[in-house]
Order: sequence, then C-alpha cells, then structure tokens
Amino acid sequence: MRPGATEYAWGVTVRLYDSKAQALVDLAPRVPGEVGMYVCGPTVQSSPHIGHLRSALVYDLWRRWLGYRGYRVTFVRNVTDIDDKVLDVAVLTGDPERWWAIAYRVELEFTAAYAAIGIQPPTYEPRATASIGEMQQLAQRLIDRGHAYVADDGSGDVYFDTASWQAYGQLTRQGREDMSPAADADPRAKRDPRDFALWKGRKPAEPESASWDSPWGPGRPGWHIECSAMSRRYLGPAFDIHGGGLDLRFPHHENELAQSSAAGDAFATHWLHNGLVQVGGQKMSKSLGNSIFAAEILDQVRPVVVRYALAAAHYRSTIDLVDSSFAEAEAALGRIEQFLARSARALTTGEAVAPSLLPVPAAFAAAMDDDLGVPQALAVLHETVRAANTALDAGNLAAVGTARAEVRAMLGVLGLDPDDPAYGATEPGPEHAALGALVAGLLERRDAARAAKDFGTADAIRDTLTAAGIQLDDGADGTHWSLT
RNA sequence: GGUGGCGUGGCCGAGCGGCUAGGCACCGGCCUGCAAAGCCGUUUACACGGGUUCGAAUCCCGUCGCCACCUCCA
Repeated sequence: MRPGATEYAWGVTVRLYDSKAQALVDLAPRVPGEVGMYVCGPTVQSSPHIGHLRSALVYDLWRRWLGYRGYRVTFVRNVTDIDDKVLDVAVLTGDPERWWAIAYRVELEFTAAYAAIGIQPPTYEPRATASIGEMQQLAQRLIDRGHAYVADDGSGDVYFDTASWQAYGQLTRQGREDMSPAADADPRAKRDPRDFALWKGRKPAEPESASWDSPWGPGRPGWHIECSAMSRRYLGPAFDIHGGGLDLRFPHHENELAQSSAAGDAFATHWLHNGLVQVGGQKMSKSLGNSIFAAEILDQVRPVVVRYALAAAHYRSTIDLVDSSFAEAEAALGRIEQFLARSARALTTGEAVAPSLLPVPAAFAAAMDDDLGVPQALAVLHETVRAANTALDAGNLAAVGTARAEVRAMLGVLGLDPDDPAYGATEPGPEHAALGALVAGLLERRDAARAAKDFGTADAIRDTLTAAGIQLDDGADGTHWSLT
C-alpha cells in the first residue's frame, strides 16, 4: 500500500457526473474499496482515429485516479469483433469468410495506438466472439421473461420487445412515444420499429464463418447485447461504472440498460460519457475526410504530447482540435520537462521511489476528486513547477526535491511522465555517450571563444548545434545541452 | 419535431449575487555578450437584449448560436 493510502481509501469522496442521474454524485462502490468499470471498446472495422484515443484515454485517467485513491479497479473494455460493419468491410476485401482477419488486424492497430499514449491495458479485454454463449443465454432469459420474441418470419431473428419494458428510455429520459419510429430503414419482422435485434439469423449471403448455432438457428449476436453479456460475465450482474462516448448514449447504452434490467440484472450504478473530438469546429467524419487517424498524428507529434493535448480538456467537454492545438500542448509539457531536466541536474541524489508511489499535492487531489478535474489539476502541476523553478534559482534544494517528487507524482497519475518506459524512454546507450563526447568538444571550443569575447565563433558553434537539434542552456553551473 | 448538453479573454477552464480563480500562449521587463531556459509584470472576458437588486458572469424573461443523440459511430 502506498504511503498515505489509508487517508485516501474509502474515507474520501470521489465525485463524478453520473449521466443517468444527470447530476454530480458521490462515487458509491458496491463493495467498499473496489470498483468495477465497463467501457464500450471499439468496433474493429477501421483504423483508430483520435476520437477513439480520447475516449480510451478518459477512462484510463479515471481508472488511474481511482487506483491512486486506493480503490481496486477491475477495468473491462471490450472489442466488438463481430458486427455488421466488420462484415461490410470484409465484403469489400473480396474475402468475406475471413472477416476475422480484418477484425484482428484493426484490433492490433488499436492496441498499438493505445500503448503509444500510455493507456494501460484493461484488466480484461474480451472479444465479443468469445462470449457468444453468454449472449445467447441472455437473449433466452429475456424471451423467458417475456421481454423478447423470436421473429415470426422464419429469419431466426430475436428482438427485444421495447413495449414490454416500461422503463425503456430511462437513461436518456425519452418517452417511447417520442422516439421517431419512422426512421427504421429495415423493419424486418419487428413488432415495433423501436425494437432492436438481440440475435440476427444468418442470411444466405452472409459468410458461414460469421454464424453460430443457437436455439433460434444459425446467426450472430446484435451489437447491444454483446456489451450486456460481456459486462455481466466479467463484472457480474451489478457493477459500479459504465462508460462510453457521448454518441453511444442512445440507442446503444439505452438498449444495454433495457436488456440487462429486463433480464433482472441491476447493471451499472453510474454512467459516464466522454465528450467527442472535433477538427476545426467540425465533426470528424468519413464524408468530410477530416478524420485524424491515430497512426498519422502519432507520426507527427510525440505520443506524450498527444496524450497531454487530449487529457488537458475536461473529459466531458468537446475538444476542438485546431492547427495550434498540439504545439500548445508541446509548449506546456515542454515547460515541465525543462524543469525535470534542470532539477535532475541540481539534485545530486536520485529518487529512490517510483513516481506512481509518491503523494500528490492536496489541491491536485481535490481537483481530480471533483469529477476528474484535469484542467485544474494541471494548473496545480504548473504552479508547482513555477515554485520549484524559483526554489531552484534560489538554491533551495530541499524545496526543489520535494516539488520534484510532487511533479513526478502528478505526472505519474496522469500518465504524462516523459520518462515512463511507455514512451520508449531508455537508458542512455553508447550513441548518447558518443554524441555527448562530440558535443563536449564543441562546447569546450565555444567556451574558449566566449572567454576570448569571440562571440561570432561562439554563436556559430551554437547555431551548428541548434541545426543538429541540440539546444544549449548556459547556466551558472556551466552549459548544458539537450535534444530538442 | 423530441431528449440532453452548452455559450467566460488566442486556448483550456473556475465561478452558484458583492472581495474582478488558476494554467498555457502572447507582449513587456529582469537575467544573459546575445540567445535559450527561468523569474516578474501587463493586456485581452463573461453570446445578445430586457428585467429583479444598493450591487449580476452568477437570479428571471426573451433572442441568437453551437454540440450530441433520435440511423452505424468513441
């Protein structure tokens, strides 16, 4: 247990905006000290974009913060690897039977992108295709309870009977009568357009490899029931937090809630919904062609900076990415990194403990406790850095040491420590030593030139190093260099 | 049309009737041979129009605008 953990666990109040209650509420875990959390993962049909990264990041931050607060978090994020969309993409490749190859390739892309920005792997990451039996059981339970029916057209479809569940619409506070029922393009054998598929009977044109035997004939699960079945399997019939993108509230989350409750499960106590990402004031969409894909941005911007940019805004607000967004994140994070480098040089003793085990300032904790107030928490972080820089200039090394520990603790909790191995930080190797020797030689010549007031030569050397991506810092204790 | 959410200075954001949070950026100053880094300081606000009040970003009314969902979507 980390130092001070006793003062954190269970006595503290983490508040969150519960989008079902539509209010800021105290987190009230079902089992004291433990939190079960389910988040809707991606449908692995096409490459991850920055919106996917933001969503995953939001819940990674929640999970890290709850963990810091002493909760044992069981975090489940699924992979929707069987779905209409996946099959549609497979058809385009000309080999629909191998839909699973696409799903797996895309899943690997997601995993790589998540890892790049320091998103920790979930406790469990179930694929939908591995829980088909649970999905069938849930559908059967709903049929038995009179909340679902087998289509009477011989299709093998099973639908949830929205008319049989008076609470339908409770998550998004819509009356069933208000839901525009005319929009159903493919009513099939639904009794009501608002009903939705729990099980989709296999159509002749669909790949054999995408169908499973069931009491209602061969077919595959509907999208909504996948999450109900997987959350139940890994977290139980009742758990604490269900998260997902704002765009999933309806119908996906509404349907999940309806299915699970109608089946007799208590389901999630709290609901979290993260804001979406826009680009230049516009929604990202395929038709506009303005999507920022993860691989693309990670190629252009340091991953830790991408994380900073996406984490800096409050999780419920829309992030509008503009041209300068990442440059601003780079500047803000650079300031912190500069302090880390400066303070490391000044302090002779290294840190003995990992940053994740250090305590954060109370103001930071208070901000995070209040519905994950990362913007305010970052303000505390920057204030700490400024105070520490002042202490550094004053030569107050004890204060610097304390502040540095706090800064590293805050960065650790936010997953923003640039030295974290997740960002590929490695021990300096022989290349670094060789470079250091070369730079040291140049710096000696520059020092000599400066001593002789030959600033033309001194500046030429600095320009050469700058052009090579090496930044100089003339301090009272000599000149230091770093890679920019 | 329905259901939610929201409009605070270049950006992120606090504020919940009075004491004009905070951070990042910008600009100016200090430091420096000059830079860089650091520190200090200043500027730019409460979508609009009414009203209530001694006093409103904060309360009330109206207007405008934006976003999400209602069809697959993080």
